[in-house]
Amino acid sequence: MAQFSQILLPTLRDPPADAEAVSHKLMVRAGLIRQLGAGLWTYLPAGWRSIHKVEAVLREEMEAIGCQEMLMPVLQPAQTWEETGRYAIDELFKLEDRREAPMVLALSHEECLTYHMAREIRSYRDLPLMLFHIQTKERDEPRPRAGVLRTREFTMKDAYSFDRDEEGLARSYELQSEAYGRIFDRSGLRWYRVESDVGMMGGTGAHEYMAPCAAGENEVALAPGYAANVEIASAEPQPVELPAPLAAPEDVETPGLTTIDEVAPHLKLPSGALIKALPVIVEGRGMVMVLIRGDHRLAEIKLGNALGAEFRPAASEEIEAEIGPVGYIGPVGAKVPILKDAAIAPGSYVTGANRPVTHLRGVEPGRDFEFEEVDVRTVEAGDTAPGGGAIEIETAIEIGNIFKLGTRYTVPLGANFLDESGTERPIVMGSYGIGPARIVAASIEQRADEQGIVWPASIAPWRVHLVALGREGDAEREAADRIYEELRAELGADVIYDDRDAGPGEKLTDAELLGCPVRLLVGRRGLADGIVEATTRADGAEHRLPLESAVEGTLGLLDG
RNA sequence: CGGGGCGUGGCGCAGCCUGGUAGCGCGCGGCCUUUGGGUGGCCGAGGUCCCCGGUUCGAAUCCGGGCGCCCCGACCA
Repeated sequence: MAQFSQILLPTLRDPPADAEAVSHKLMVRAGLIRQLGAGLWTYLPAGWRSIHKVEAVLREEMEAIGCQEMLMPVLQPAQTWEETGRYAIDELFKLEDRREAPMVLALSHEECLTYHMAREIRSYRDLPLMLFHIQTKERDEPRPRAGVLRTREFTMKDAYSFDRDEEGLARSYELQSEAYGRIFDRSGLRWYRVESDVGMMGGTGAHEYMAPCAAGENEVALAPGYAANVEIASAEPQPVELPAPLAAPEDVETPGLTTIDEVAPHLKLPSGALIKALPVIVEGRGMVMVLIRGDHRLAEIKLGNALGAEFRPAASEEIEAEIGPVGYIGPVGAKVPILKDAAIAPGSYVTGANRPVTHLRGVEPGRDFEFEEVDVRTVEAGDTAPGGGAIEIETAIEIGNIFKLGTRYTVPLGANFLDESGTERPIVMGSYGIGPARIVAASIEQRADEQGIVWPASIAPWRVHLVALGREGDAEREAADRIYEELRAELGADVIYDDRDAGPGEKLTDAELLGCPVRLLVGRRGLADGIVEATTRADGAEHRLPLESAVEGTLGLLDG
């Protein structure tokens, strides 16, 4: 039953004052969700219907590639998490049961499933295998935000593949990747698959699926044939005009000028003609000086990957002790290893002199200091991508990701199999996640207009929104009652019927807010002509459907 | 974790500075009106003013502590 007068569908004229993101405002206004606490949201019936629609797509596409559904607990013993080293993660909720045994709330299910596979898989004959479930995840996020976009509890479709070797993993990964493309296409999203960092999941390779929209928390670098998270993107920099070379570095007095933005204008040079020196303390290695072109920003994840170790910015006292006065440091004469970003082309630059109030001009990498070259800067719009195209940067929501985990979990948890020769080997694993709530939110972010949500038919809470003008007992209501019954016979629960004794403005405004793909309007005017008026939400096109074939006409609009 | 903001009927807000009867709009209930874009009128219900403590004859208002929520940054499988 979906008669507006009978169901819980609390639409609001105004969004909550603290909502910023479009999807946050509209999901609350349209009566899809309500908040319980920071990062904790209740799905009301309409919102839950959309989530279910997404889940149906996920199930179909997973099953289509031979990935089997199962279910694992959220509450888990801490043991396996200690064994994989993930017990230390701050986002992991930790608790004790009544016997004071350490427990966790799962933020992902690698540990649990690998634990089982360690016991169930014995032979190469048991492989490959792909499994998934749709289950609640708990993550103590430092900062939940934007409604349903970043929450502390959410459901996730997480799939896992188990293979005997890297080639097998590559096949499973490709199957999942293709399924992901179909899932996001069916969900009506504009999306990109981008190269990404492996992050806390660990492993040997990863991609993220990104839906561009204003509320996104990620930035993706895009060019024809190229797509990467800016955290790890690489590109050719835009050239910078450098001053004429000098025979040797010369001192320049720069009293009180310690930043690129202060020094560059003073010397009438572009900031790219300066070199920024960033001293960092590398775990187990001590201080290293990273050099970045003055107009560039450090990409911390790229640096971490280049170093292969944890690092932190050096403190002022450490810099003063090992190199020179803060604000005036540079590579020339510095007694620490130097990593030079590849975007610093050969030429003549300005750097700090490692002496008070002094910079050096005419510094040439190689001639005036030794270095190791790395790629650790953040790419910028206009840079040249590997394929030759110009980079554009877009903000995006991460709607899914796929990881080549390799043996990251199977080795610590002892998930092995015997190959044909009787040799015991670790299973090679992949994991593949999608957040249904983010698909819903991203769809709203990308498609909504001034009036409200614009659902694709695949994930709309209802595909048809039938509006009867007039009130109980009126002719239009009786006609609409009949159409509603016929539609239910065809579409089942996929039609909502606004049978309220409310004014036309209220009903039509709510229909636009809720954004179902097809709106049928039964009013006195249309009835006089023997028609109902159908409007498709996405393009606003109106169709006059003869009363006697209104249902057939509606089905036609849904197919088209 | 750093910075900023906010907590007053269901929602959005005013009142606080300068202490004394808690107010407005929307929504909600009843009656009437209206039914092709949130109609109009009359009547009415509904509030521990986030919590604890202090000052005071008296605290939504002043002081102290705490909690919660939002935004920016850091962080983010």
